Amino acid sequence: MVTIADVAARAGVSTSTVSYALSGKRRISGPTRERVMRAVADLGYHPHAGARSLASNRSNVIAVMVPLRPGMYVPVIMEILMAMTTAARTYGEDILLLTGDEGTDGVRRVAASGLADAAVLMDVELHDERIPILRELAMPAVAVGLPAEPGELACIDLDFEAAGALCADHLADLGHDDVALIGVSHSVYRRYIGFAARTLSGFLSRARERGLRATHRPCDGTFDSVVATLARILDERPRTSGFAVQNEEAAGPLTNLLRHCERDVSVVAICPDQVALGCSPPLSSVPIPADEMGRGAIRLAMAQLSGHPTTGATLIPPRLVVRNSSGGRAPRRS
Amino acid sequence: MVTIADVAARAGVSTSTVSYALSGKRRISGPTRERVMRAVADLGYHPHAGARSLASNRSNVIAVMVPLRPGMYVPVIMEILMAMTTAARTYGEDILLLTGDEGTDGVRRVAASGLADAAVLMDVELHDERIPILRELAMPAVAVGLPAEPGELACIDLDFEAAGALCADHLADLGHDDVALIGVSHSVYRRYIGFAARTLSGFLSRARERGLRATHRPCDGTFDSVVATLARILDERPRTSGFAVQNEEAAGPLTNLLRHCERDVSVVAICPDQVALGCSPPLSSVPIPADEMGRGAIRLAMAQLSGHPTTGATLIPPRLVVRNSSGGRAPRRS
DNA sequence: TTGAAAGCGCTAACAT
DNA sequence: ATGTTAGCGCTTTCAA
Repeated sequence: MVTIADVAARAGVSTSTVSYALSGKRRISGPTRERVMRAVADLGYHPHAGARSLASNRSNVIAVMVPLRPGMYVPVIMEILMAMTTAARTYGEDILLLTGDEGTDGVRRVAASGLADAAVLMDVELHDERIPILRELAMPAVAVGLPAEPGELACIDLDFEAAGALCADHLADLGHDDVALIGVSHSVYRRYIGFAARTLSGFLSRARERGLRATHRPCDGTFDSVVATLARILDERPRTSGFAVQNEEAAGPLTNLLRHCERDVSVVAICPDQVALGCSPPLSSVPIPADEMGRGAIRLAMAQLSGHPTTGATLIPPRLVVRNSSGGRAPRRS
Repeated sequence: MVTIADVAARAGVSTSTVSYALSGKRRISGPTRERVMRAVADLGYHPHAGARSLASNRSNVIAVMVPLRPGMYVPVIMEILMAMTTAARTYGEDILLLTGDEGTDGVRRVAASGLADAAVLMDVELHDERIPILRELAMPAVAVGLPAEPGELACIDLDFEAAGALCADHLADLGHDDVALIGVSHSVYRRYIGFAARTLSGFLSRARERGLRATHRPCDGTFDSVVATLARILDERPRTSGFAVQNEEAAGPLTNLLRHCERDVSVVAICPDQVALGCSPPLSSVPIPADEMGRGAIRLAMAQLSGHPTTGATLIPPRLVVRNSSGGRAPRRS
């Protein structure tokens, strides 16, 4: 194994000079720096992670806990996770993966063992059991999603309330008087995951402000469930012509069902671009900014590690992308 | 921070006794062991990961590289990843996540820095550039998926060739004479990912053995693409009545299209249970054993770390689960 | 069955 | 601007 001593010997300097040249924590003269870097490259030196963490009390690892609760749309979780991993590397950090089934012990363990020096929690619930632990450990932490009472805890999420309002506005602008929000499954609403409720609240209040008649139905992802949900909405409110859908599984089937509809119908989805583009016609949508959420979470974590924390909720403003599914006479083929 | 010295002091023993009591590498008398464990619990001791890795040359971390290539079905990747993470914990190991964009350097880096002591590569291609690096680094490694020439490299995957054959057999048993395999997108076949080609080969040769007329079409996941693919098959071979589908995105749309079909049609899918069950009717299928693949990959890695390696390909035998989509007169509602 | 102590490779405080 | 060196907390060899 190549050690810092090998590098020092080859560069004709002391080990501390090598250390400082690499960390930049001390000014090193140009020529010396150069010789060190050459030696590093020639020998293919990589500092030993364990030794570094022991000496510096920093592991350069961020733990990410992914509980993967049922009803979540996995590709988005994965995209956020990958965005975090890539973003972390730009800070010289790596990502350690924790599952939900280790529970709160997982966070405790990586904190106490110095395996990680910050934690990111995904899929946080309104009253998440992991959050009190975080405060108790006093470890830098970031939540992806909003708990009921963020307090000092750094959180990041799409502003789903604004997203719901944006959808209501869009449908109102198109002239629809009766609108409906087709949401996620009942179990997700019940599990006290904030985003579904926030979207609903934003959608309903903006619809009311705009003078629309609005309704709402939860929906499983299955084809049969979409059929039933749609039938029920059209049965109860036959004049419904504007649809917002926040359910990745339901978007495709819903679009296909509405294509056979003779009336002027608009659909706007809150979903990843990939889903909106996979429908036929491509759906107008408020995209889930997975990349931005991942990068943002790491930025918030790094800020805490460098002593300049941003506390409380960071809400990403929603954007509306108009495609072919909305326009007063739609959906239809492009 | 609680150190091993604190534990030793409280238990009234030496630090080495604590170390041995915890690692089990030396026989410790019952009473002593007990006192140590009590002290550990009382103090909430967690060994410092960096110190341990420095002293023992083992990080207890397995690096998993997830390139996330386009066309892959993300939920399966995620399920394998989570299964690995859970399985790793049963060996006292953690999972470090690497993305594809760090390329081969990522593996080199974690190996050289002692950050991880084994690597798992997901989404391996037939001629994967990461594989030569592995041999050169002589680091324990496992591939999920089969490269063209496994050699000594430990690999694990579903036996897709057998899965394809199983589908052909099933359709033949049901009495279909003209069968078609609807596969993944053209780009995936071209990118030299083995599983698609292996399924195809298994399907076609078994179909031939059984005296069936068989055809094959790649397909994107989009609704429009499914429509076009199906139309083309039925145009070229109007008597086609048995369908195998290896494309998670296409299974739902395909099923819906075939429901309107008056003829006796059967569908069997190679896909995760979640997809098969989300269709209407639920599809007969050969499930992707994501959990088994994840657990198996970790088992193979641990075997190498403990000096009892299994080299070469480990192929998981496929199972056929018969549901409502196949039976000579299907698909129809249950 | 247990203890003492020498490192593992690095960082950072203290020197020069 | 650079060098010297004392640990960081643990594992493991050598002794008893």
